[in-house]
Amino acid sequence: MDLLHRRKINRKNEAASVELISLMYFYLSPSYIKTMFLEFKKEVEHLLKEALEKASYEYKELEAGLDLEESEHADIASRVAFPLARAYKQPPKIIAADIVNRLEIPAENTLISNAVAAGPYINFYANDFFLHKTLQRIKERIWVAEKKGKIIIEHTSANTDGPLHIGHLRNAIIGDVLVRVLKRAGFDVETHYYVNDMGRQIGVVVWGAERIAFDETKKADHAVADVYIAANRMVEENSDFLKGVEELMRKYEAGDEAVVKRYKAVVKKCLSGIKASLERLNIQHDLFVWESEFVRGGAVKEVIRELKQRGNIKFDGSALLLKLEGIEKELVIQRTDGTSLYTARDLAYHRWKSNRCDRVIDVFGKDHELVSQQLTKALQILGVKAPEFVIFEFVSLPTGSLSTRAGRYISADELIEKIEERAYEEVDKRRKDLVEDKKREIAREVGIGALRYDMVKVSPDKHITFDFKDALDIEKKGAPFIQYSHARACSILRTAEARGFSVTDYDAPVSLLTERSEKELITKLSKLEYVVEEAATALKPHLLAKYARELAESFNLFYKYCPVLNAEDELRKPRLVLVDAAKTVLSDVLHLLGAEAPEEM
RNA sequence: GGGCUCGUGGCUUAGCUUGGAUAAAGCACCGGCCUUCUAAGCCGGGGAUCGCGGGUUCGAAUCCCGCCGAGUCCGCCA
Repeated sequence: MDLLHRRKINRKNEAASVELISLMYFYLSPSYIKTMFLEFKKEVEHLLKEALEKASYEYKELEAGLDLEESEHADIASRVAFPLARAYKQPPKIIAADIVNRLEIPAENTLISNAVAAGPYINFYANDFFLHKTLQRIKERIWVAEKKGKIIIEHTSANTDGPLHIGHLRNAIIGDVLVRVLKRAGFDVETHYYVNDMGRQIGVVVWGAERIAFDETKKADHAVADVYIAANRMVEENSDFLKGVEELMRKYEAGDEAVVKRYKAVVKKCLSGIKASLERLNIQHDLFVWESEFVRGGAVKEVIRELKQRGNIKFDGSALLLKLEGIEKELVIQRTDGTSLYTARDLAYHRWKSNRCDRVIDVFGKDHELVSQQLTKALQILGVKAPEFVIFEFVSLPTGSLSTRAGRYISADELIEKIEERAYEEVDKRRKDLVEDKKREIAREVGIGALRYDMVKVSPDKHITFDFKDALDIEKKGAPFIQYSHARACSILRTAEARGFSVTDYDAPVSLLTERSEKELITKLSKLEYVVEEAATALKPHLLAKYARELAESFNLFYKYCPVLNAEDELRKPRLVLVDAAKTVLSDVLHLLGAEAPEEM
C-alpha cells in the first residue's frame, strides 16, 4: 500500500532524479529506518557482509560482529580485520586490503562514496546522495517511524516539606530530558510526581502548622520549610510532641476528615511552590499521584494480602516482614501498630502504574538503590513486571551533604534567581541595543539553559559537588554556546530573507557543498535521531548533551569558513539550505534538553 | 564490617556496556584572529605514569583479582 502510494507520488515527479533514486533506495531498505546515519550504517554492514562472504571469511562466528564504529578518520570504520586476523592467522592489514578489494559499491542507489583500507581499518565515506537525503529528511521533519508503546516515568517526587533544592534539581532535570528524549524516540510518555503525603516529615509540618503561622510574604514552599525546620526542632526536644505527630499520622491514615483537610492544605501549599519552580525550569508533570490514595482505596491492603499468600512472610509480633531472595534484610511491609509503610504503598503504586503502560521508569537517587532492588523482587512475587531505574549519584555542597531538616541546602529558586541575574549581566554587556524586556527574556532563556545543561551533561553515576561559581560561569561551552550557534543561524536566515533570497529551496544542488566543514556539519545533522535512539535505549540523557555541543562546534566551524550571504548565487542556495537545516536541528536538540532556542542573543 | 557507585592534565568532565588509529573536550594559563552573515566565536601552544599493584591479551583508560581514597545504603524513616 505504502509502496504504491509512494510510486504515485513518484510518477508526478520524475524530473527530480535524485528523489527517484531516493525512493528506489527506500524499497531496498529492509525496513523503514528513520535516521539517515543508521541507514548509512546498515548499508555499510550489508556491503561488508557481501565482501566477507566473497572472501570466504566466516564473520558470523565473530563475537563483535562487524565491529563498526564512528571514527574521526571516516564516517564509519570497521575493525573487523582484527578478529579475522586471529582466526585466519594473517596480518590484519592484509585482510583489510583483501576485503576492500572485494567490496562492490553499487553504481547508484547507494549512500556510500568509497571505502579505503587504512592499515587494519576499513574506512567508509558517505556520498552526496547521503548529504542530500539528510537535508531532505530534516526539511520534511520525518523522524518518528513507529509507535513504541507507553512509558510511565516518575521523577522529582520531592517530599512536600520545603522547596526543591539542587539535589532534587538533578533528579528533575535528568528525568525531564529523558521524558523529552523518549517522546522523540516514539514512545507515548506519561510523567508522574509521586506525592509522599503520609511520611513523618509531613506529619511534622502539619503538626507545626497548628502552632506556627506560615509567613505569607514568602513563596509557599519556603514558608512550609520554615515551619518544618522549627517544628522539627520542637519535636526533637520534647517526646510528647512526637506523640502528637504520630497521632496525626494515624488519624490521617484512618481518614479522619478534619485531619485530612489540614494535611491536604499543607501539602497543596507546598506543592504549589514546587510547581512554580518546576515551571520556571520548563518541567511539567502530567500527574501528581498522592500515596495516600493507595491506602484509602484499599490497594495497599490488597498488596499485603497477596504477599502474605505468595511471599515468604515472617511475623514479628503484629509487624510483617517479607523475605526477599538475594537480599539480606527482610523488608518490613507493615508496622506493629498495623499502619502502613512506604514500602507497601510504593508496591501498590507500582502495580497500578504497571497496569497502565508497557514500561515503568523511575528516576531515583543513589540512596534509593536498595529500595529499588527490593521493589523489583517484591513486585516479582506479585507478578508485576519490573520497573527500570535511572539511579543518579548525590549532589553535595563544599560544606557537606544536603539536608532540608538542618536547613543546609541551596534552593532551586535561589539558584535560578542568581543564574538569571548573571545571564542578564552578559546580555546587557553585549546588547545595549535591545529593550529591557527583550534582554530579560534572553537572560531567562540563557540562564535556565545553562543551568539545565550543567546538570544533564554529567553522567548520572557521577557524584557532584555543587559549586556556585562554576554553575554561574555562563561563558563556558554549555547551553549558551549551543544557543549562540542557533542565534547565528537565525541571523543569517533573517538577513537572507530581507534580501529576498529563498532559504528553503531544498532542491538546490548539495553537490556544491564540498568544503570539509560543510560535509562534517551535514554528517553531524544526520546523527540526531541516532543519538536520541541511543540515549533513549540506554537511558543516558548526557549523551544528548554531548551531541548538542558537538553539533554547535560543527556549525561554528562552518560559519567561520563558509560565507553564506556573500557566496556566489549558485553556492549561496545550498548553503542557505544547510543553515536552515542546522537551525532546525539545533533548535530541536535545545528543546530536547529543555532549553529555549532564542533567535537572537 | 557487607552491598553498590565513582577515582582520567591544576580544576570539571567525555570515552569504559561491545579492548584496537596520536586518550577527547571545557575552565584556568600563554600567543594569534573583528573593513565579510552576532568575537557568548575561531586558530595555535604548554600541561595526563587514565588512583595504586598484579593478571588476561598480539594489544588494556576499557575485561578480571587485590589494595587505597571518596560517596551512598544496610530503620516498624521516606
